Amino acid sequence: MSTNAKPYKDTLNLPVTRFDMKANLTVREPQFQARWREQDLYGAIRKARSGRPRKVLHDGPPYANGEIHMGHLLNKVLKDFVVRSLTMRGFDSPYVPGWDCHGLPIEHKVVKDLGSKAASMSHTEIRELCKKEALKWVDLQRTQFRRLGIEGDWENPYLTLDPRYEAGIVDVLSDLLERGYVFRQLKPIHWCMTDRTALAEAELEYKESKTPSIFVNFRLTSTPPDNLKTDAPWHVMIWTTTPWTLPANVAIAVHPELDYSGIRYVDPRSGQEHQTILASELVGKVMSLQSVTDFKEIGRCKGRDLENLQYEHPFIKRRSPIVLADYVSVDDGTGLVHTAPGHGAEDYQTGRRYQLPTLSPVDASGRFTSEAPEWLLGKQVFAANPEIIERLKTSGHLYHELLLEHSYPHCWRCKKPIIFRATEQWFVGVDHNDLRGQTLRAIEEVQWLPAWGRNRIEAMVSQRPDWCISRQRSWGVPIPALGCTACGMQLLTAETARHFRDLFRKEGADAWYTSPVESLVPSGSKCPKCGGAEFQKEGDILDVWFESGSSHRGVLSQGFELGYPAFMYLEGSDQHRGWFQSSILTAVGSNGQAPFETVLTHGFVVDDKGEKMSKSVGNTISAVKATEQYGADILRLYVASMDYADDVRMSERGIKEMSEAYRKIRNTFRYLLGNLGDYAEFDPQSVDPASLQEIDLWMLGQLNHVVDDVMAGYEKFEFYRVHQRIYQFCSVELSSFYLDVLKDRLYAELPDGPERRAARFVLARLHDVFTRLVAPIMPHTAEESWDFLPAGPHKPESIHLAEFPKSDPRWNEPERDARWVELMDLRAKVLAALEGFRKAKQIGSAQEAVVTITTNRPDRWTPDRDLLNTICIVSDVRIVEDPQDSEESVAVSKSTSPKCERCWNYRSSVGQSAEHPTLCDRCVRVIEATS
RNA sequence: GGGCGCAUAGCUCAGUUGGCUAGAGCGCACCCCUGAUAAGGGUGAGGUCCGAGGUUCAAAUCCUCGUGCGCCCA
Repeated sequence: MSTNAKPYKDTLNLPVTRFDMKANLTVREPQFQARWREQDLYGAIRKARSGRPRKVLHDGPPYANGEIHMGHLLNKVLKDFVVRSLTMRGFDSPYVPGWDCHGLPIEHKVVKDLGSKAASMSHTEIRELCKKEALKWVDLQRTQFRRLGIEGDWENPYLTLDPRYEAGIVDVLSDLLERGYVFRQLKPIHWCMTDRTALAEAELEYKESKTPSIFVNFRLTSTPPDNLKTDAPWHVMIWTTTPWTLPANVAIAVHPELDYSGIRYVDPRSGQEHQTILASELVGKVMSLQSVTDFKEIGRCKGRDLENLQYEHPFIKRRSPIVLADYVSVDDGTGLVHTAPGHGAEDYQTGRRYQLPTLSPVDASGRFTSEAPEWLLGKQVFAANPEIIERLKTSGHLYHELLLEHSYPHCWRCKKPIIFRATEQWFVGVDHNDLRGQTLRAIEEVQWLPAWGRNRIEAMVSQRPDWCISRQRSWGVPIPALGCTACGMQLLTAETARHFRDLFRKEGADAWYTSPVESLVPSGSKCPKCGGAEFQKEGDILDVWFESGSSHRGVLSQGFELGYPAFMYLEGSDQHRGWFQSSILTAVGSNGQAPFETVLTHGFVVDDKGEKMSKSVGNTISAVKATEQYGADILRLYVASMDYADDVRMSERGIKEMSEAYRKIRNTFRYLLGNLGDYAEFDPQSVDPASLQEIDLWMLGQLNHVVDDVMAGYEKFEFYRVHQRIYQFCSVELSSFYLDVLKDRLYAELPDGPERRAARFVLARLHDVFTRLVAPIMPHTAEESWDFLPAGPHKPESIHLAEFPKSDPRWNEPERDARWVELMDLRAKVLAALEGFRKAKQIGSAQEAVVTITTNRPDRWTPDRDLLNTICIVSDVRIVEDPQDSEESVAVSKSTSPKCERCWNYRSSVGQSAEHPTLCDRCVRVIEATS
């Protein structure tokens, strides 16, 4: 307990820095963000990269509704990693965020809030409210995205409700019209007879409802398969819960792989014999409905054997075919499905495949039109059910009837049951001019990451039906079609569409609703069919997928002029069906080329068990709250830590673990800065590289490997590799090895002596390199660290204007690295031996120990004796030769030398100085040089 | 029900073209230090490579069939 112990401590160079250990991200991050805004960092980056090769990540517009959630966070953070890393690689990589502002959810919300008032309001008034609603969410989401540190042109985003963008949409439509892809065709849609309006899927409420359920025999007019040949006529038995759709029957569907039986049975009511065909599995069940006991199977066939057989409609003079469909099941009914393409979605698909007519003899109020048999004319469809059933009974076609309770869609507004009714819709024809084939070829040219994305979208494009692009709603871009008041013909051509494109660009799409029709019609317009010159505005709007799918026009090639095609689209894997597909279809259709070079997809955010997050399950994590609580850099690091190609697991625990990782990285920065004294009075440029010690050179060599690996990770967009490499290097090579070993030199040597200057040279390089490498992932922390670098001509104002480091070939030395692998192996043995000695309570710190290495190759180790001493942080290392030992063995003993009061090493030189009797010779030398 | 994916320590990830006893970091346990201190260091324990078959001298890796989970359809 000498009294001068304290003063010696004061002679050490202990770390000092203003870089806090406590991150305090929730306070600091908004400060950095405010600063970046103030200095217009985004604009500065654009300026700094202008003229460089351009790589544009084109933002897929999120829907402007609700707070951002973890899915948004994942997507936007990944995009930010891409954009920032491209920028730091030297590319000009502008990022213009966008929002999808039109569509049903917003319109639905507005109309719901209005309640009964909605009915009396005009399109324009409702659209105005929708716009307000959308912009409200755009503002909120923008704030939330910016809080995550996403860099981009937030002051000037693209909005699908922007007149310029709307014009872009109509421009794409014009091109498609010009090339003949757009046509009109009947398609069944959900229809409310009471409100006389179309309904979207989201506007349906499913309720239990009682409907008649009937089994009907249709007479075959074709010859049945060979094993069913008999003299008597054959029937096929169908089942339906919507008798009123029978007038529109144009086919009967069977499953190709199912077994069907030809049955001869005696109807107990009439005593008559019948022959009919139904699914083999259902024969018993169906026969028991009428308590038929006298029946016999004549023969069997597969569904596919029945294809194209003709049958006769029970009450209309019409023959129709049997067709194949995969959705046919034996869950109920007869295994033969009455098919009316005008009255059902599946029926419609089947109808398209077989080119069947789409009949829909029902008007807007649900009454049969003159296309139906005369006895049904003017009757409301549900009211007509009993009459149709009676008719079938009388004619002998009806096998059985019962009432069935099942789930049936109802109108969300009037609560009445809805119907499927075919109406004229606008389509983009996928097979016109081989758009499908063209698109598939364009898909080949695109790089899909991960590679299976190609299979996925190829399968979807090769199977998709024609694209119905019209919607009967208010909140969207109107399809600028004019209806001839004389003949009903719709006028919509490339020329008229371009007229409206220009109008929308000037006045916005609202012009369609606000201007009287006379001022809208291009002068000289004539109906191509009847020559009429009087028109009315049609009311349909475009599918929102068409809108967002046109962003390559409104954002890339026009509007923002980012360049076409984009370098990358990056969205969740659900967008193979959604935006990727709508984008490539509209692009190939309008200009023959894919709008993207690379498509990167990520998985979905799931909980810690790998199950999807849902509010009802209660396993969600709020992205907004998590950011408020932990800070953006921690969540960003979390995103970086996982392979996004698969689903991404997120949990509260995971975020906490990531906070630990963050602190490790942060502390590494802090320690580097601490020993650099925040660069006060130290300029790494002034250090002579010849003064570097071996371990310093080795460290710089290791750092080169890190730079190379991290850059490879960024170039392949594999950010988890970036994270793993940086984090593990911080923990292993740096914190637990190099920085630990360096302590003696940093603390005890002369403040500005060559030993310490050499070490600080390496620390400065580490600081500079690491700050740059982590900048795309932790932009706030990187900026905070960057601020400590002294200003100079080569230091940009912000790390985000800087470029990535390059590995420095001066420090590469493969033979040295190989030798170091051996050294580190031996060190591991020493540490294990020390731990044994420590557990035996012989020593505390390693400095108390002397290590004896017994080896049969002293020539190998003797020259590295001092180095081993240093890297093991012991007091002494002795090398002893033993030719018998094939492997090095390590023995540990307690040092017999006294402890230096200043540097805590155990040295025989302690006590040699009369003036400083408690110090080792090195510390005496340092003290004397500084006093 | 169909299409496309994924599955290796508690967590996040490595594991060329099949080839020693399946690795790393974190976490955990125990220990040390108290001059990075709401820090730092050390040692150690953790695996039915989702399951079952198959191919092969040899399978985490290739094939088949399952199971679980996700996305997209129906």
